Amino acid sequence: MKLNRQTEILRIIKERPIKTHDELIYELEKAGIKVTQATVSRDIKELRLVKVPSKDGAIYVASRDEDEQRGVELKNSVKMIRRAMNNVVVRTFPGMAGAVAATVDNVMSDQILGSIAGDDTLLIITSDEAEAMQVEERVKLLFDYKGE
Amino acid sequence: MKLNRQTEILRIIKERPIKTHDELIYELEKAGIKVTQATVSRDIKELRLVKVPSKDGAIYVASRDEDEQRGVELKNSVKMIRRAMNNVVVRTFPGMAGAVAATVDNVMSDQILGSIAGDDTLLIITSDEAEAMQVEERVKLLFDYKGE
DNA sequence: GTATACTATGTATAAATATTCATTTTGATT
DNA sequence: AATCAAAATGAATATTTATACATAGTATAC
Repeated sequence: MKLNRQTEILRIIKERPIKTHDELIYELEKAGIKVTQATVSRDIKELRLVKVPSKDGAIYVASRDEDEQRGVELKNSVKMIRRAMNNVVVRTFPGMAGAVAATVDNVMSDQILGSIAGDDTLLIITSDEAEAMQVEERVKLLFDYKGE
Repeated sequence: MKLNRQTEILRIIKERPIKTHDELIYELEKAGIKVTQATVSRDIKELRLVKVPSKDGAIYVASRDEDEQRGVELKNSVKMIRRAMNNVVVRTFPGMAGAVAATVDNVMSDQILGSIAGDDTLLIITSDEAEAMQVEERVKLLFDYKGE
């Protein structure tokens, strides 16, 4: 499944320096996902990953895409992310829930039914448990969540 | 000579969407600079340009430095920037004031006494009017503010 | 159910980019 | 100026990435 794979790709490039599609294919395979270079190429395009050059080799990183960037900027606002049934609950530092909610709505509109933000708590509602798990994963990645 | 050429490359990619080395070679030639693809490849590496993919084609852009990057990324969150006495007021789209405040705090901590963010409004307090004017300018630049 | 469209994927290949190696240019030192 | 070292560059090539085309899967409408 595409979404799983792309989520995995985001995780991988965060974990270790990936220089080529082939390296990514190899890492995906270790995670039990087997695809060809063509598919990885398409995934990279869709995820808008960029290859940042440096003295020794270039590596793929998530593009400082507006929305992604917002997430990274807000990472210090997020305290905790948890899931229950089809819900994902995000606890933030006081006053930041609204900004986090705006970002989540924007980035994951396709996967969520809606979200409600208070002052320091954000509730995200998805269609089912599977979806919620995915969203939880994405939110964690987006906000660079280290907990658990 | 290398410096001229690389400066020209930065100018070119800012002016128009460059998708390939060959396109860049062509533009450089129009500017009276003749080089091969190998050299352009090396220049791109040294300048740390990145190729950002999208639905139709990928283009080269300068990977900007961290702080600038932050501001530019949040530019779409900022609606209005104004000043009164020693205060600068920034109006944002709903929920984004906190994120903008975090960036301003981070980048201009030396010039501001403090900032208070609501949901869509950010108040920046400086020591005096002169300082506020400076900060207003910096904020406008940082968030690529086009108004007024 | 079947037909129709749309999406995802693999294979093969084209296109684009990076690098090796040889050569030239540039700069510093004497 | 002559010499040496380092940097820059081009030509050829290797490597990497993107895509055209064919096929399979998935959903939707009838």
